[in-house]
Amino acid sequence: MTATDVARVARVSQSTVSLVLNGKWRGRISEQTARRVLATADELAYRINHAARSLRLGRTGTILLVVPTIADPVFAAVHAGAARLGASTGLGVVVFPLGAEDGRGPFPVPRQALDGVIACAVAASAVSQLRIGLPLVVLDEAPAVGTPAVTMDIGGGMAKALAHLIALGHRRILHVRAERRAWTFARRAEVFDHCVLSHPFVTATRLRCPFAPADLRERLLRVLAAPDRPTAVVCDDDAIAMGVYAASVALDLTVGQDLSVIGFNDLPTAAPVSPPLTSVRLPFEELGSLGLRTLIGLRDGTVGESAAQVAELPTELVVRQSVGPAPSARTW
Amino acid sequence: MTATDVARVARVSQSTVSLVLNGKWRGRISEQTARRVLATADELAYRINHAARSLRLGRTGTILLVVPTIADPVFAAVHAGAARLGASTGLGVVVFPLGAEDGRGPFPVPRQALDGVIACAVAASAVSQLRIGLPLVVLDEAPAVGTPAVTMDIGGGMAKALAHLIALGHRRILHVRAERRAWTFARRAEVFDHCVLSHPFVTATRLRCPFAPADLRERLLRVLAAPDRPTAVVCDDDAIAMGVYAASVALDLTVGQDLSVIGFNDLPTAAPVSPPLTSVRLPFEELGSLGLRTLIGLRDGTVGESAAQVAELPTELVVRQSVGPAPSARTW
DNA sequence: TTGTATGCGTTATCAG
DNA sequence: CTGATAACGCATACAA
Repeated sequence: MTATDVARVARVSQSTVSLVLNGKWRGRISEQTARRVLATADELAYRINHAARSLRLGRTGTILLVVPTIADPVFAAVHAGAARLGASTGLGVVVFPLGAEDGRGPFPVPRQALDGVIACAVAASAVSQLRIGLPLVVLDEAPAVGTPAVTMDIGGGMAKALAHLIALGHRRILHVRAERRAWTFARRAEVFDHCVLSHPFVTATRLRCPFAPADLRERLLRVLAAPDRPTAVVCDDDAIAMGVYAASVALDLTVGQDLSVIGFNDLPTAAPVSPPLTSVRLPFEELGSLGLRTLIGLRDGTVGESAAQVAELPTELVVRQSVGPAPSARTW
Repeated sequence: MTATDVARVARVSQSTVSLVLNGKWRGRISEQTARRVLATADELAYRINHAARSLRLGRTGTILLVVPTIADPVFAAVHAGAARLGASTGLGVVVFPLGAEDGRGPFPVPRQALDGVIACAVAASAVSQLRIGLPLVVLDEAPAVGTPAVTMDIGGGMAKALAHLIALGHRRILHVRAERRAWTFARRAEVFDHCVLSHPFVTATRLRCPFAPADLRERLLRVLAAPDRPTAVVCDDDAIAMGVYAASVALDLTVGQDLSVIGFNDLPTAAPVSPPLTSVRLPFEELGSLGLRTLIGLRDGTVGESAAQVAELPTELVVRQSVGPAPSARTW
């Protein structure tokens, strides 16, 4: 069971076992001895004791990724990015969902055997509960002083989306906002409002909707059936955009002609739809990997905690066929 | 930093510090000393070393829940159930998404500092990679010999759904199957086929669809527009049922009258729709908590591993307004 | 009421 | 090439 047991059975010292099992025996242990040790370990079904190893090494090789919820492809992408980088560094990335979407606590966050914590889209109030003496990086949140953070250029994405619509002649624009309280959505709203203000000829409509957009339908139908209905919609999330697609079908509006639709996220896992959705691509995988990279820098002292680095990843408007010129001439 | 440091500063022994910090000092340490220790620990910002504690105690207090993906409310519910029970037992439940939905490996599953592993909806081939000398419980999968498992009565649920439809006069029934390769979906298909065979007067149609049902639309429209179209649909998942709702709108079919729809899962997080969806309720939270309970029993030796206990949770058909009597008289 | 001593299983240093 | 030996930080039995 333990390395000592293996040593006794293989008739070597325990340090020899350690050397062999860690692959550090070349030139120090004879091939024959090494083989005997390996065989014995296998025979006894030896499993390393990670607690002992961590105690000795001073690190555990595990990072905790804290997210609001697990039922969202966004966080799957963030984890994938972090896990990919972690795999090449010998770090495992494990996920803990807070379960409460806007992050009021307290939460039974596991504190065990961690090398660091990455908090993604976790409200500042909950982040404070994650300060448990471990390196901490915050993703996709309003950067707080003293904590390294990685964000995405949400504002720039929204600005590009609106500029695209306005350039195509759209003057009545609807913003369907996620009801979830999070920095990323607040930022979309803020920049939408700001952009609209600087274009006085644009009429803006705002609609709040629960994240699963089924209930949205009625309200959407009402807004889109009006005579001076919006000719374009910006949605906080691609899933919401799917709700708009559904409403368009019901109203017999052709997306891309009668109604232009832009989403947010553009995750590759999104189902292909017709017409293909124009969307602001948010680099969630990079967010995850850069987050982990920052955390590693923090641990190794490459990045000073006091420096409170804040990185911002660029976003991009991916233009597809769900947006077309405004049907303004006919409507006005 | 360490308990020894605290002891030195507080001018007590390290064992006193340990006693006080673990709340085991009543009647052994004077109140005054205890207060001094607490104050010193606070002052020095003492953080326990979990690796050392785990080594000493022989357990870590962390359970790993392995799931195919994190982008699914189903696994959020399973985690919630396990985490709730864990919280009352001092166990933290942490999630690792395999990232490949049908579980081909190998995966960088973190092996560190774990007391046990729960594999939920993980293919048998991948489960074998999780046998790392730790207690293991399998959820929502075909039970393998020698491994305790908890499943849900998927077959019974499907049978009840079909019986309900048949009793209401439906004779042409469509089963929209998830394209994901998993035991739970295979079981639905198996029982659907079996039930249909035992009712020769029922005509069955089968449709496979990707999990995000957008692409499903065309195929659904074709099937539901035919003159001898199905009058009822059973969907492998409530999300798929939403796709059927959308198609119904496009075809001007009223759900619950022209077309009856039954889903699977009935998660409380699902958005309210109109008409409310009849669905086979799958008890995911209980699955998670019973899974953890089984794991704890395994660890404490209450449950023998050789016993290979298999528990099956009951399922229930929740009848709502999306199902009505077959419009057969008019259609035939 | 408090302190001393021990060992958990590992890695790493150093002497043979 | 191999084996003693010393930490790592903690919890606890036992001595004082």
